[in-house]
Amino acid sequence: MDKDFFDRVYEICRRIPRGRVTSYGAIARAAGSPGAARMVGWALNKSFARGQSLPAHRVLNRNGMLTGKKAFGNPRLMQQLLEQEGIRVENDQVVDFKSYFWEPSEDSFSKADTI
DNA sequence: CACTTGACGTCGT
DNA sequence: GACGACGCCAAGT
Repeated sequence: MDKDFFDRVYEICRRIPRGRVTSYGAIARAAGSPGAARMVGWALNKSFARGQSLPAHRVLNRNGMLTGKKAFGNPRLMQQLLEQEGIRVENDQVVDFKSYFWEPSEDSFSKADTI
């Protein structure tokens, strides 16, 4: 865990399975700084600005809302990418967000049936 | 160097 | 359940 918070965010972001989404808080928490969800967005913004291929479109806020769609250059891009993966988006919000939710800890199977 | 903003989250009212 | 305020850490102005 000598890596920086930002590096962890990048790594976790790459681990997000296709067709799944997660939240900034979950990443921040997995990165070791719960509450620093804003930093996750900041890191992703920086990484995206650097041209790194991070599936940042799979990262949403706790409400499942595409809050960072404006940071993709084209506000529609984020929704398009999500829809390409089979995720339905309505009114800048992911449908059944919690069903698609993926936690960085469970990188293998999704047993999110414990709701 | 101090203040403000920013892809958020949690708690209190 | 909606709204407001605080906290988080970093970068920009």
